[in-house]
Amino acid sequence: MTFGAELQGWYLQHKRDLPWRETRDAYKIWLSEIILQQTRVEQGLPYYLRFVERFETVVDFANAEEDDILHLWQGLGYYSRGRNMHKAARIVRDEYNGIFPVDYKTLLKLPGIGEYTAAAISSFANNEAQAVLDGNVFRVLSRYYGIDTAINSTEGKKTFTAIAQENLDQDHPALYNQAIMDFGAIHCKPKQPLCITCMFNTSCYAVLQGEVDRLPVKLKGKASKERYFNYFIVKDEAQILMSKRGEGDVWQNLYEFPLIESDRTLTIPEILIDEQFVRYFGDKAEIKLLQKQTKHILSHQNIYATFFEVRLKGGLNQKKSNWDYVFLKDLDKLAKHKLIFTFLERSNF
DNA sequence: AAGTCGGGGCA
DNA sequence: TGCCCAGACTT
Repeated sequence: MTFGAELQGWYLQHKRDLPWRETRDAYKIWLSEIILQQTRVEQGLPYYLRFVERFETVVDFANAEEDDILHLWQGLGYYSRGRNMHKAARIVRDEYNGIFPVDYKTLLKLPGIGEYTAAAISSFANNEAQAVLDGNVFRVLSRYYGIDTAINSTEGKKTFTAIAQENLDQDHPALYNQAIMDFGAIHCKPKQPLCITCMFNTSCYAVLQGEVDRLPVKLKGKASKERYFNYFIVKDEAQILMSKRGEGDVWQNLYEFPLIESDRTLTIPEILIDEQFVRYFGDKAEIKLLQKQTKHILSHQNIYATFFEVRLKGGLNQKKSNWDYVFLKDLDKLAKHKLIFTFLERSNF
């Protein structure tokens, strides 16, 4: 049996039942694929169900506001996916007559759709012969063929793309793609892969050479940065001051409290004479610690966040353009990042 | 070619 | 802790 035939045989016996496998609607497949980028199936599944429930078609999706999309996306991370989906949906609505494209080349032009996602949608929705190459496929091919070129290097991507495409079952692209990904996720796992019961354990290079734990090879990235966020809760009657984050940093377009970033932990006396603090709140404001410093870990930065309540003496000294007073009862409607909504859950707002 | 963008699960 | 997850985009 060929490599692809073995995989498909395994898949028919072991495949997971997932809702986006029940449809050939390119819109729903697109939803699932974007949600699942760098995201485990168990984590993305509830989001997928909420999105298809809320937006039945890509035109419904396009007619929503970006804030609505980000609000539904809240907590899933990598929020540019949500922003790009909104742009892509409007392109499909306005330039493709609301018909979601299914061919690889057209899909690749849409924002948020790269080579993997274009291959996934075009094969699943239209059986186009494009091989997917995601983390699972990298791992399976790397181990089976014993390729130790780094999977996150330019050369590695080129090499693995070629091998993936050579192995694709041209007659059953959708089935083959699903099979190799599920095999990587369930059987040829990163840690403790099931080599003992694997149908490839007499042909897999990594098993034969005892290199399963060494493959695939990946280049290490840069070390994480340390950042210190001082958040300020400013209430006025039934309202609270909120700020929308801008471009060029994490959590773009999400809401949070007014923030002063520092390069180290600040004490309350230090904050009270901080230049930015005085500019925002004046030199007579008082502050009280609401939540002591907590560590929030992102892929490439560690954020140490502290929350303070501010008592203004006579209104805001300076109001930034991205600041707005929001009624507490409307706070749920804003799209917020994890640091903020966890704080809100813990406190009594 | 390297850096940036989240959040969670697991050993 | 470090690594990984149905990657894409920017610099």
